[in-house]
Amino acid sequence: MLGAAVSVFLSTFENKVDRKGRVSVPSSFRNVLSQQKSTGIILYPSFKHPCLEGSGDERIQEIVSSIDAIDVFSDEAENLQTILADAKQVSVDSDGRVILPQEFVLHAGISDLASFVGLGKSFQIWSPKNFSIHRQKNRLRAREQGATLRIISSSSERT
Amino acid sequence: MLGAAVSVFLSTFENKVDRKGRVSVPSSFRNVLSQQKSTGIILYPSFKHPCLEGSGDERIQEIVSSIDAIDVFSDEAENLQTILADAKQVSVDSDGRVILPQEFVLHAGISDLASFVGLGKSFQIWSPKNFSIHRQKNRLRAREQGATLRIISSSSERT
DNA sequence: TGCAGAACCATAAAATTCCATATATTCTCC
DNA sequence: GGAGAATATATGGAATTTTATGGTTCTGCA
Repeated sequence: MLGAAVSVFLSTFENKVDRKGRVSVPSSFRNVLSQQKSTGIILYPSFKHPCLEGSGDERIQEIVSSIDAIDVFSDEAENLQTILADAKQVSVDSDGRVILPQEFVLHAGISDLASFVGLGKSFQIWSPKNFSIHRQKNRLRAREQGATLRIISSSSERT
Repeated sequence: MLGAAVSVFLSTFENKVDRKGRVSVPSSFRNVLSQQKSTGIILYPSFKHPCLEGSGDERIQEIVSSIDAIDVFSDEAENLQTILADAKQVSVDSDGRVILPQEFVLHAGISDLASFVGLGKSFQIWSPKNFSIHRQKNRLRAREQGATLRIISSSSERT
């Protein structure tokens, strides 16, 4: 294993989906998960993009807590409850693979390749084609808005 | 080791990239990293230039924290997530080398030589050719604008 | 009985570790 | 101050281990 990698989901990996819907979870992602003591992965369809959101299963606890913390009848609460309703837990087999549920594969437009995209505390799963479009858009915007400058300014107030 | 190394990335070094994409990290840079207790190096393609941005891996924590601090669904958050999605952590082997990922080599137009350029708290990796063009442009502009560098009192941010 | 999911095996490709060497650079003792 | 030893750096190559991935078998359950 790589020397004590940072424990966040990082980088993008494109893996094959076989006939049975199996796909390898990138090994660095598995390391993050095991560090979180996650027994599996929580997946749910994104409502903003044609992709899947994924995380260790502690994330669900956070969502549940969030719901409790806000107005039960608010839109936000309903959004979060929708996540819970749509989410599925998938288990990682001994070879480091998961089976992507059929509905999810459809929602994300995945066929024989899946891109795992690290976003820090969570990750996304895309069809490579959709992702490259999305990525291009984001990079352009990030460039215009000067994303890196923000980081620097926020990091100066370190504790 | 060189005399009493400063703890910032400084100066420019040109090293060879071998067939497997391996390249030695300049030893003075390694010193800075180990002083930061970085187990590896974080690399991501620059938005603005055909080069790679590099830093110790605590930078990732900063980005993740920044994301946490803002609305998860905002453009701003997605900009930062783009960096995470594009970033890779590369480990420094026992001989002080890293492997430059294939996509990164392409983005930076690197073939068999890589220039490590110290920028203080971070550094860049360029193909020597692109870097010399870049430096020339910068010098010209600096002269035209009569660049007076405002030096912020650094005593306030470090003990 | 047939099917979906789980557990097993096998293998090729890729990444990581280990070893060897050449070239500087610093140190030490005379 | 200088010859030679010891150290550090950069670089090339080989050996070993991980990953990703395809296939097969087993098992419970409808």
